[in-house]
Formats: sequence, structure tokens, C-alpha cells
Amino acid sequence: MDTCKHHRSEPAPRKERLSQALEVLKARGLRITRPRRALLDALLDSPTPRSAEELREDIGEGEDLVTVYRNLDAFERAGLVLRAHAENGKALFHLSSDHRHYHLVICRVCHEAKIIEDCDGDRFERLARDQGYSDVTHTLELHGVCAKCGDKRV
Amino acid sequence: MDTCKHHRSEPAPRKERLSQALEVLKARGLRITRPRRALLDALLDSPTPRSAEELREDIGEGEDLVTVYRNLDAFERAGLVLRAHAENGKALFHLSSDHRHYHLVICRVCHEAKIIEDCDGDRFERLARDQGYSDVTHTLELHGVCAKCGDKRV
DNA sequence: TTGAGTGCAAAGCTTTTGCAGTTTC
DNA sequence: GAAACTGCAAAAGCTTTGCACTCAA
Repeated sequence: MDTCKHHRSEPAPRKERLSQALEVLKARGLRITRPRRALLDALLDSPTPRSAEELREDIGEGEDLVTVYRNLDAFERAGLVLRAHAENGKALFHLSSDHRHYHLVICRVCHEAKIIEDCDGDRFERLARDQGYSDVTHTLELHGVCAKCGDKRV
Repeated sequence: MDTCKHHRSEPAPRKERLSQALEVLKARGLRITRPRRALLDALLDSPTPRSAEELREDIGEGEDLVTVYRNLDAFERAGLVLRAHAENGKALFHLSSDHRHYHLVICRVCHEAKIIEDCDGDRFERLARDQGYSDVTHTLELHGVCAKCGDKRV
């Protein structure tokens, strides 16, 4: 699993990714509700990982934060969403269909996350499996100060 | 910076690492107090990264958790301590002198962290710098289910 | 001596849980 | 119609802040 075949290939069109996601939900017996559609839209439209709070803002319209959390959990269990952590401890979410061996750089100052395409984690996962771990996934988190914040600090 | 020269070399003896740490504290004008000595001891004795709560337990003797947090912050600012995050969002701390290009595998079930020695992060850090980030560090977090917990689940 | 550090209480945030009411299948 | 999902309120963590007291330098 988790080969490099998708590396550098074009991302699937939004429409296709959406129906793929809906497919997964149906297959899991998860219902397709208005809040879930909205969350899915927000995730599809977000170029970078977002916190639960940010996703709720993206959705707008007084959406309930608790529901966002519960649906992110559901999506994560369904394998649709992956979760990373900013240095401030907050969880960041993004669609797993976006996860083609890239990694995150998270700014220490503004905590915005950016994606760096890459392809190397397999090796680390193998190392962990060699140590007796199962179900291994990896998250490489790079922390730094982004250009924008670096300029402000001078 | 951050070359591979220490990779696979033996760790410095505990005594030396302690006096080195105390040196750094003095150099920063940080005072050496009983709680700080105790925390340093706990960190030196811990083979894997620990949460603030765990460190307080290690110290025992009704040590104050707030003080542990404040001193971990101080140590982090002094560059003595590094912080990672378990999948449950909790912060894990370890001495930066332990950080010789290894990475963590964190169990999804018991959240215990284990170290996997390795040497590859430099490349990722360079990638981030190429994107305009400064002060870049990396944390590769591997998540899986450890052998112990895997057995229990069957 | 004096300012850094401590310890207690209280607050702050993100995330989770409970439950009655609503909606999807 | 039944089970899943939502929305509100309330609770549960982890971590931070405020403040008077103590202690290292």
C-alpha cells in the first residue's frame, strides 16, 4: 500500500472527489446530511489543513461547532479525513484524498499550515512496523516561521 | 547545523548531560531551583518523551503541575527541551540533547511514545526553507498500534 | 536584598459527552 | 418507523494566568 504512484499526478477534479467521498459515506452506512455536505464542501475547498473552528467559519451560517467535531470524527473513522497537530496543540484536518505523500509546514507564529509535496514516509512506516507496530501511519510536521510572519518580526 | 555527526554515536553519560544542562540554565540567567533540578532529573531518566503529567508523577512528592509546565516552557525557550504531540493532542517533552535525528512512534491506544533512531529530517527542513520558512525544525510522528495494545485487541 | 521562581486557585481553550428533538433512509 | 444525526448546554481535559509568598543569587 501507499506506493508513490500518485506522486506529482494531477489531483482529481473536485466533482469527482466529492462523489468519491459521498460513496465512502454511503458504503459505511453514514447518512448524508446538510451539515455533512457543508463540511465536505469546506474540506474540498480548503487548500490547506484547517482547524475545526476554521472549518465552521468556512461553512458560516451559524453552524454548530460540536457537529463539526463529531463529523470530523466520523469522517476520520471512515478514513476520509486525516488529522495533524499544530505546535499549539490544536488539531488540523484535511481530506485524506489530498494526502499523496506530502507533508505540512506549520508556522510557529500564525499557525497556518502549508503543504510540501514529498514522497518518503514509507520508509519510516516500515521502521515502525519492524518495531512491532501495526496500523502505522506517519505525519511529518515541520515547524518554522513563515515568510509573512518572519517579515513582521524583523 | 543539525548534521549527522552524532548519529549512532553513544549518548553522553548522564552526569555530563546534567552539567551541560545546568550550564545552559546558568548561561541564560535561569536559576537552579529544587523543582528545576527534579524536573531535569526526570527528563534525564526518561528513555522516551513524557507528558507534563507523567513528568510530575516521575518526580513524585506532590510536585506542582503548574510549575512543571512553567519550567518546561522555560527549558524549551532555552533550547533544552523539545515538544511533540501525541495523537490525542497532549504535549510530550524530551531533552533536546536526546534529539539526534530520531523520530517518535506514538501508540494510538495507550499513547505511549517510543523512539526510532533515524537520520533524514534535514532534507525536509531544507524543503521548508526553500519555501520561505525560517527557524525550521521537524517532528516526524508515526502513529500506530504497539504490540502490547495490538495483542489486547486481538 | 530583590527579582526570579513557586504554589495555590481560578480561568481559558479546545474537545467531548448527554439528551431531547429532528431528519434520513 | 427506527436509528442516525443535530443542536444546545454542560462537562471534561490540558494548559495558562494572577497573585501573594519564598528563595536563589
